[in-house]
Amino acid sequence: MKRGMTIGQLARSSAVADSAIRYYERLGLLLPAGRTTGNYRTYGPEAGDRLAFIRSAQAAGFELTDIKSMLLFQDGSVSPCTEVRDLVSTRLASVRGQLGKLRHVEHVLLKFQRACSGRARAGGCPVLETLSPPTRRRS
Amino acid sequence: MKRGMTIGQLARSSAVADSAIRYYERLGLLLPAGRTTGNYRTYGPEAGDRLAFIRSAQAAGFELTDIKSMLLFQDGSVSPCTEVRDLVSTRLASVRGQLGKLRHVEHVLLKFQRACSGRARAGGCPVLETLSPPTRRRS
DNA sequence: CCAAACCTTGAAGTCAGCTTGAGGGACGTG
DNA sequence: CACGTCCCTCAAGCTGACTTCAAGGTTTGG
Repeated sequence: MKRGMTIGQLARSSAVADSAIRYYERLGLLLPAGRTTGNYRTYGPEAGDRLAFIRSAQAAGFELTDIKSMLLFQDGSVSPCTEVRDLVSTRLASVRGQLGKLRHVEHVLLKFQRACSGRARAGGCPVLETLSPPTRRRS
Repeated sequence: MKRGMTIGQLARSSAVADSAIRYYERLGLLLPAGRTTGNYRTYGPEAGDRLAFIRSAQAAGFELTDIKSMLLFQDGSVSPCTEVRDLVSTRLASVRGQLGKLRHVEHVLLKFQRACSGRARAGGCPVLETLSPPTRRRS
């Protein structure tokens, strides 16, 4: 007993595509799975946990390389908090950079929406006008 | 007179790589440039405006395909405000989706940072623990 | 016993927005 | 004329996270 899941069962139970699971294994995020006599991968329930970890970490904005490092730390049962802390602050900085840009973008788009709404406009589209650089004075 | 710029001059004056300019031309965002007898592209100042438009629109979160549409509208001197408005709201929705995700990510990372800071921890790294799913009870 | 459903591998394709490379003309200066 | 710098085209490569494909082998239900 304790036969373990096939990759398809794991895929369904964890909502991670089987192709993605094999991909993670290739990348080294998952340890090589056990095999049946027919060369099928078998997984115990901890495999689901690992996938959950990966998905959480992705949801936290980490890239797979970062996640791999974290999993290695975890596996090694050493806890190099310093390294993880570095990963966290690097990621936080990058996320904040993106947030800043996106917030700006949101404002710009809102302006467009306001400019564009209301009565049908006589002249050109205000959005296009806003995006165009100020008209050069022909010298 | 009015010789026009080479692609290198345009690249420098607009801070857009020459390879990117050629790429935009291939994609149809820039009309085919004029050519010298030696087959060099020549650009008038309006080319810089167009590049500025592209960069602004990119900064507003639009993809090159959207930008191409807008430029076509502009070129056609028709102003299909409706279409542009659709582009704007689609883009706004997508930007807001990304913003929501990123804000969540920021919070998560901040929690990590707080959990990780302070005194050296005895046990495992709190970040790794947070990312791990709750320990399964072995049944 | 056979077909359907599942699994295996490795290689290649996808998306966006470019960049880089190879192999070659064109232009300006000494 | 030679040299260096600029330009040309076309094709391929890059990043990240996967998916898809081809060509099989395995397992399960009837």
